[in-house]
Amino acid sequence: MRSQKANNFQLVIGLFLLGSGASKREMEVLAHAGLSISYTSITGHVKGLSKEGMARVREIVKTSMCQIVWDNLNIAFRVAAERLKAKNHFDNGTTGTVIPVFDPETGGHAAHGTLPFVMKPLRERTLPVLDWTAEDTLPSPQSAAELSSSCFWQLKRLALSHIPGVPAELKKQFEECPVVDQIPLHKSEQYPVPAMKLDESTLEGTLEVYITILRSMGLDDEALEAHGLMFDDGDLLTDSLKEKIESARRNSTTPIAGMRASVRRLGLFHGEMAGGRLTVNEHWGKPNSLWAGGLWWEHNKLLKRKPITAGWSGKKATPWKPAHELIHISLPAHIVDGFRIYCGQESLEAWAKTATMDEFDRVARIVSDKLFSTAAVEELRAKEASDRDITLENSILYNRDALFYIEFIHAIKKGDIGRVLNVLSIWMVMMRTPKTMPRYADAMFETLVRLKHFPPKLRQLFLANWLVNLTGRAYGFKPVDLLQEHQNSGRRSSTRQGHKQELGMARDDHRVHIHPARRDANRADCVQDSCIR
DNA sequence: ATGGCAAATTTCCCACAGTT
DNA sequence: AACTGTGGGAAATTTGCCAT
Repeated sequence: MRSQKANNFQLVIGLFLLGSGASKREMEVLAHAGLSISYTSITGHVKGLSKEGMARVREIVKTSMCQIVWDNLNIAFRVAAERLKAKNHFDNGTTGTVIPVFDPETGGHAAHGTLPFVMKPLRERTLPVLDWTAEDTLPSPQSAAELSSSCFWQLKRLALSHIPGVPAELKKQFEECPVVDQIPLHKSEQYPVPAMKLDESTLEGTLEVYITILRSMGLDDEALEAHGLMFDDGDLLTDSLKEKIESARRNSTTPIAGMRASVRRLGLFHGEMAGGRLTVNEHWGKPNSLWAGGLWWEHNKLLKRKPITAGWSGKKATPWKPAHELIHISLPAHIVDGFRIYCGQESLEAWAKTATMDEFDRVARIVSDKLFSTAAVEELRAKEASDRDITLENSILYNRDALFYIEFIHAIKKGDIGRVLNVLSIWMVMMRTPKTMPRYADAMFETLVRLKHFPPKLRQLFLANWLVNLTGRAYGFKPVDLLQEHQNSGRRSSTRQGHKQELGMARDDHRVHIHPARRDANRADCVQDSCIR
């Protein structure tokens, strides 16, 4: 009844089992029941798929332009009873992804050789030379105007979706955010490269990773030169390591070893995290301070969340995820309250039920001017010291800054890279603050200045491929470096004992890690056994 | 009915952490 | 102290399909 050949269904189940960390014996039981193919076949298929994927990459890179991204992957292996040869340890490796470059002009892949090496100026000095003028140190008037109008739109968007009683009709009338530089909707392809047991966190490691990825793409020096420039995203550390290699090997004549093809690009997910930390740290406030910060640390307590340490003086970096959520919860509340104050009626809900779009716009403008603008703060600060309301000033500054963050996140999802740039250019100034931020300020400044001097085609492709869209749906864009992080979390969760081989990592010992879910399942097995007996 | 072939499955081993 | 279970991989065996 069961067929060894017509086993598509069983194959899918088998791949699912492997992906969700089922144990070998579980897979075998299901294989015997006819629900899955055997364990050996599953691993065989995975290898086959991986081979197929790499073969496809090698094909594509011959005709299309590709970009690469890689990220460090650490998996913790825990041992309950440590022995001489069995310790708790981390396995450090690096995973990477190849992505064909999207060309907005054609709507398809950018052709191989579109960006010849000559488009990237030769490195002539040890230190990077940036051709900048005073006007590069501030956002341009146009950029500032665009940012203001986007932020005003965000304010209205949040108000519409959070104020109780807003009629559905009014929500429908609300138009999309003004477009600055939208990446056309498209579906990005991605091809993972085999995991490397290499640590990318050193100069040597970065170079090794780079060379390994290019080799697995089937590129040698000649082929790379024919391919032309290649974007590679990374965090600040990776970026600075690549920059150092470019400097140290500036006289190298071989494209791969001299990193001639590399066009460094600061990963926007890392920019997002820096921006979130910037906002929360700056407005966190101090417990028992005379003046509360705009983002009261008490908000976190109010929400009954796990206490976090934030603020510039913290020993550890502010955890990004809770910070991100906190802004998304707290800012809409500030906005709703702003409308409550300025709607001119006793009940905000009653006002909202009858408000027209014009009326809504009118109040939004007042809220924005009074509670979300630098001008409002300056007006308050001009008062006599005794009349000043520092708490209100702090709240307004928080409102303004948090809106930048919301705008950044929204622009990324939308795929409007022009709006992303506008936030970057204001953050470039704002991040000139304590701790690790000045390095982000520098990186953003460098990126913006480099972009300005790129040849038009290089600039266009750089921007249009800074974000990817795996689903091809509206609001489905995400930063390239986030894609890589997501890949890693997938690998981490499907990692089991012995599975290090699949990550391409050396198998130095057996039996080191049990997936938490597995442990529970095993326990459940035991209970069942004793019941049968 | 048979052989050839490839795919799928089964069997076996490793060797020690983990459990009772 | 006795016993169990672990994933990968090689080798052996079985199964399924096709052509003759």
